Amino acid sequence: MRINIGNRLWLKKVVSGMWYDTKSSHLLNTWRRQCFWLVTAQRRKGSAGSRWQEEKSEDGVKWKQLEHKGPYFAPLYEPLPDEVHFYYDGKAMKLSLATEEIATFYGKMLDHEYTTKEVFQNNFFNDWRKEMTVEEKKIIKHLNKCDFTEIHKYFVDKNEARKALPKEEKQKLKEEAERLQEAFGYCILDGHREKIGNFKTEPPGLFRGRGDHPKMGMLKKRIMPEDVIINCSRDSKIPEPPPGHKWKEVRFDNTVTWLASWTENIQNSIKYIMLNPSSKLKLALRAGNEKEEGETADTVGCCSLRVEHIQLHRELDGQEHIVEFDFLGKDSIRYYNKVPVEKPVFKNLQLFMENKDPGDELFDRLTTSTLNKHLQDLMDGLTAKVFRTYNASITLQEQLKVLTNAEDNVAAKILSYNRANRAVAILCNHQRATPKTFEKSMQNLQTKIDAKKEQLAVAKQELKRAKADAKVRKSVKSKSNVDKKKKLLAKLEEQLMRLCTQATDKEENKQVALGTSKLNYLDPRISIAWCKKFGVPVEKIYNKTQREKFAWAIDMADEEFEF
DNA sequence: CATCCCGACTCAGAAAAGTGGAA
DNA sequence: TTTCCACTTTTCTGAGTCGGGAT
Repeated sequence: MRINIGNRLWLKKVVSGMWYDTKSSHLLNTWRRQCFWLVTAQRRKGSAGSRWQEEKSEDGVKWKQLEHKGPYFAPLYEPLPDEVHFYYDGKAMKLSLATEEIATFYGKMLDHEYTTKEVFQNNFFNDWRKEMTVEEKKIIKHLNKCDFTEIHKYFVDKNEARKALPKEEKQKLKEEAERLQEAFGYCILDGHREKIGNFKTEPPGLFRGRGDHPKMGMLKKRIMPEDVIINCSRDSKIPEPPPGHKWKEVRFDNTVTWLASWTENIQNSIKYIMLNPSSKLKLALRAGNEKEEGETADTVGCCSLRVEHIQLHRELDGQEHIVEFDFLGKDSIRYYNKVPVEKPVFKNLQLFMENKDPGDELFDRLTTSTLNKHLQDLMDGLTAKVFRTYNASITLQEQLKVLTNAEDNVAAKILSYNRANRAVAILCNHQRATPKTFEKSMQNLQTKIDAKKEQLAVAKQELKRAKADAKVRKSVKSKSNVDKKKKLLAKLEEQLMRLCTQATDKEENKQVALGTSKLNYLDPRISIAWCKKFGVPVEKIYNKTQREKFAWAIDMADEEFEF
């Protein structure tokens, strides 16, 4: 589990002094009050300005009509051509179809780091052997005697061949994909045609857990129609299973939003076919009713944090009461931070750590449900997650206020925006690996900057000369020449400035992922209001997908919007 | 009650696919 | 021009949250 509450301490570093005093608790409350969040935002057609309006959703009913074609199934396995061999112990060996298919899963991944990991290898080999014929099982006993290199090469070549295809062929493939999208990628929801987010079943393969996942390499089985539950409305055209097959079940549950589901064999969890986030159903943000404002100052910490994850320093680098966090959060992203805390917090932490082993839970009396229950006592609808969202949005707004300079040009304003966004990403610990091409592209940019500087120097010289010339000759032509040179100089300066801004942005963004917070945490109305206020085109900060998802906000937010 | 387990849904970075600008 | 490649966008599916019901 990830630290939510812990993050609030972190905040102090990003925006000093703004976190959790009475003022911000008031803000939080106000926010919840004013946010009559659009439950099922609906566009009223034909009305002036086409506004988004709230629609009551009684007792969890999500739709009245739902019609679709069911999932599109992954293509069947195509056997390897005869000249591609698998070798065991140096000898070519023809595998049964099922065994071969699984062998290709491994072969395809040969150049991936996964296949060097022991856990991955063992899990794969175990599961593979389960699918082998009796004869195969007798022969294939050790993974290190298996040679998948021809299989690997076959797929690498195939990939390259596909890339090298002539234009017309590629176009054909593209059209085919579009046909699929048309046929299976949409559904009818309450009379509207809506895009489906994932209309294909997940193809079989080897499970790729993140971090040190104990199940990495296990066989992810092929999903069959017999595994799939269909959900649609009773009176709709019920999707046809592929010929010769049956659905596991067809149900008509309008209290859920999924169109189809199946249980995946690795973790035994349920997978869903659901709508694209741009669809109206997904716009539903938490419906928030106001309540008393409360105090949560003492509830610091994440429920499953263990003693070994923190270190207490009475004093460190001239600061008092430092908590050093070091643990892996969601997606095995490391969270490392040194946070100054108030003395009572520090004392309590000491208390919680007394007489415990490193592996013991730090907050052994705390679970997510008791924490959330407690939070709900303080304010209706308040959960740890709400903190995260609230934190992110209020930080963005605050940072935008601090960083934006109305006199700046658009490029500089965007840098300010990105910096504010960055503060949020850091707050939420949205990290990324430094891109592989980072150094190189940084260098490229630097080269460009240097070139531009040179051009600028030349332009300055020329302007000087032109001025001198104009002084002597005083002709109309020489005067217009001066103007021309001036314009050029200004243009170059502008360009240089933009490049430098870009470089700064890039450098600062080296290890920070902005997308997640932008898409999932930040109230888009803040960004849109900012754009309107400072004359920055919305497209500069939101790409197409994002604009689709936030269509409702673009429609309603004005520059006065305050979170 | 508390605790566990599961269903539904959001969030997340990697990888694939697409794009546009420089060589 | 066309090709190439770096960068952007989309897709994919694993990893969380949270509430509710069974134990």
